[in-house]
Amino acid sequence: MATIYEVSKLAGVSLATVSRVMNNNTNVSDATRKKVTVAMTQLGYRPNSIAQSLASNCSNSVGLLVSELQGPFYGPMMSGIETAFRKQSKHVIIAAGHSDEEREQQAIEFLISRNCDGLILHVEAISDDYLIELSKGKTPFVLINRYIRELASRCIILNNVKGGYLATKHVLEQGHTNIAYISGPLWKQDAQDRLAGHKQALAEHNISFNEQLLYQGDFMEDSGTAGFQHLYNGNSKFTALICANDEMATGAMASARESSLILPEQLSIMGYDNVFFTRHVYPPLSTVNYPINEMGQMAANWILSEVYKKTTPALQTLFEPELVVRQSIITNPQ
Amino acid sequence: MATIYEVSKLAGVSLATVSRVMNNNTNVSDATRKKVTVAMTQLGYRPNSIAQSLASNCSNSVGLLVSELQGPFYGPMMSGIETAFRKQSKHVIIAAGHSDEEREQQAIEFLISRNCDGLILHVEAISDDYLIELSKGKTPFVLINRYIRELASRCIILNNVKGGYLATKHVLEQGHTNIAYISGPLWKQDAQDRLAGHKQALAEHNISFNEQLLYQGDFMEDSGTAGFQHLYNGNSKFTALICANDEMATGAMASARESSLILPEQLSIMGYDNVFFTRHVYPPLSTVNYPINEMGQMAANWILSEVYKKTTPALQTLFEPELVVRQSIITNPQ
DNA sequence: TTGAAAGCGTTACCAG
DNA sequence: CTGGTAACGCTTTCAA
Repeated sequence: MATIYEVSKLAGVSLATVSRVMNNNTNVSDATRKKVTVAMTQLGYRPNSIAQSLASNCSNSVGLLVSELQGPFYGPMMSGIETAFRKQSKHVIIAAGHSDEEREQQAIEFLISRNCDGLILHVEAISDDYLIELSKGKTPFVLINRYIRELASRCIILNNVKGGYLATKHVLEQGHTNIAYISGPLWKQDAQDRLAGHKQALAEHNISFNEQLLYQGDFMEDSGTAGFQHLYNGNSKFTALICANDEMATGAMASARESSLILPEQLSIMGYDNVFFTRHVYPPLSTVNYPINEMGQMAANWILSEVYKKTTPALQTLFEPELVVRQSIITNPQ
Repeated sequence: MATIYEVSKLAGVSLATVSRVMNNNTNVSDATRKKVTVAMTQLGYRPNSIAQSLASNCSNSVGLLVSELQGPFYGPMMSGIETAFRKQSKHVIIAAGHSDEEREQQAIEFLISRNCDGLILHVEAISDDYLIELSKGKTPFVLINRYIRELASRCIILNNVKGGYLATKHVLEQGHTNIAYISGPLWKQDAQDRLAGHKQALAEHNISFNEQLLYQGDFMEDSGTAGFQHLYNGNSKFTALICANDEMATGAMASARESSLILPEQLSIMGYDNVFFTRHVYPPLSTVNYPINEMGQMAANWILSEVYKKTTPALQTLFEPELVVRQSIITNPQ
């Protein structure tokens, strides 16, 4: 592999000059620039990015921490991020935190030890305090789907209260009055917010919230099936079930079907996230769109702007959910 | 950030010695090793991985190129790979090739320019010749789901002929004799192989292959719906439809339902890949399992073994598919 | 506009 | 077992 030294020799200029043309430094005469580029192509020169990093103290790499590499939610997010960065020749190093505090912490340290210039974090288990502490360190980061007041400007979030509200409002408008709800784990802000939106819509329609119709899940499919069973065997009847995400809705659907319910005729079900497979389940699931791909891109832009000082489209921190109506909700026959 | 130099000063030893204890070089007395480790923790020393890379000519990073970051197929693959590497403190840089020749090539060059020690490639559009040429370069790589004779030992593949055979055999055993088939793009080896397996099973049951019942898709959902329409409007009737992957099967199901067919009663459908959402579609899709997570891990092991000279479980290059029976196939009433 | 030279933080070779 | 020192390939002052 040719080095900058060989290029400089062939071109008959100094190392510094070669470096200058590489970095598009304007202070190079056209003549010498030409000599250098010719020498570069002649030697098939490729800069060694490791050496560049060491000398410039900039690794051009950004760390991306997600809960799972698999799963329908993270795919579009990673995709938005990778696309945005590759255009700028930054590379992304990925790690998975598996919603576990210790593993999330390890992953962050791993990424930092790899000299990432910035981090994009989708973390769930790690504490606010840890992140606030981390923000005092030298590696900048953005948070996706997590709001911490002290770090507000770097929190890219969805208006989950509104999303919860939209979902329930839609169900109410179809005439349902007995509505069950499977929430996410309520120590998580997003789960709380979605539930809050639910209650708000209920209140607006003068329907009192029935604790009996609430089940706390964990955003995973199995808790959807467990939740349905629990609610179905309870004392309060319901004609519609709202789940705080699509995975749980899927689990609930499977479970409902096992209990011989006909969907959607005997039970309307609503999801949240608009994960790609929701149009494939049967009946196609009505849900709330979470523009995670765009939010991923925004996170990338944040890094591009704050860390690399690139000009990007205006940064936006709060995103709005949208109702997606498909066929899993029917109007209540009363 | 403390450097190795400060550690050496505090410990009262030379740089070389500090380096030795970091790299677990045995030639260090317990006493000095102790002094050094104490100094390290005292300073909160963290080695600079960039400098290590430059000096050792090893970046400890491996490049991973997939077609899409999203989509149900690649998630489990990436997951298997990331897990295997992080255990060994190697990091993975991801890139997406989008099944496009130029973008795949760019991605490979990008990864190489990032000094990856090795590459894991899931490429579709790039030519055999390019890869053979690439194999002469200095960056080692493994291929997933692609077989090139000249590169056989680094091709991690599924026995697709057998998978195709298994799928069709199952359908035949349920008494179907008029079986339609939506293939992948036939310039791809895996699509060819799956179809070959299909034909083989047919032959074994003395059923002649009917060209009228074949539609060439492109492995994407829409071609499943297009394929179903085409076949359904054709002259040959069929009671079962086999698709060369799950996405197309899903598209076909939706389309069949739009044509008012009742599934699975009026049409049995079979998929391929056993992508995670297949159990969520309705009726739950019978399919063929593609152990992509394990194959990803194996690719990681290949790199670990060949590039980093680690000892790993025995390398395996050919994986076997398995039939997954769910409820989308019924026995043919005849 | 250009060149010389001092880093960047390690590793690895060669002596001792 | 330990220390000295030359790389590794580039960026970035500082002078000219």
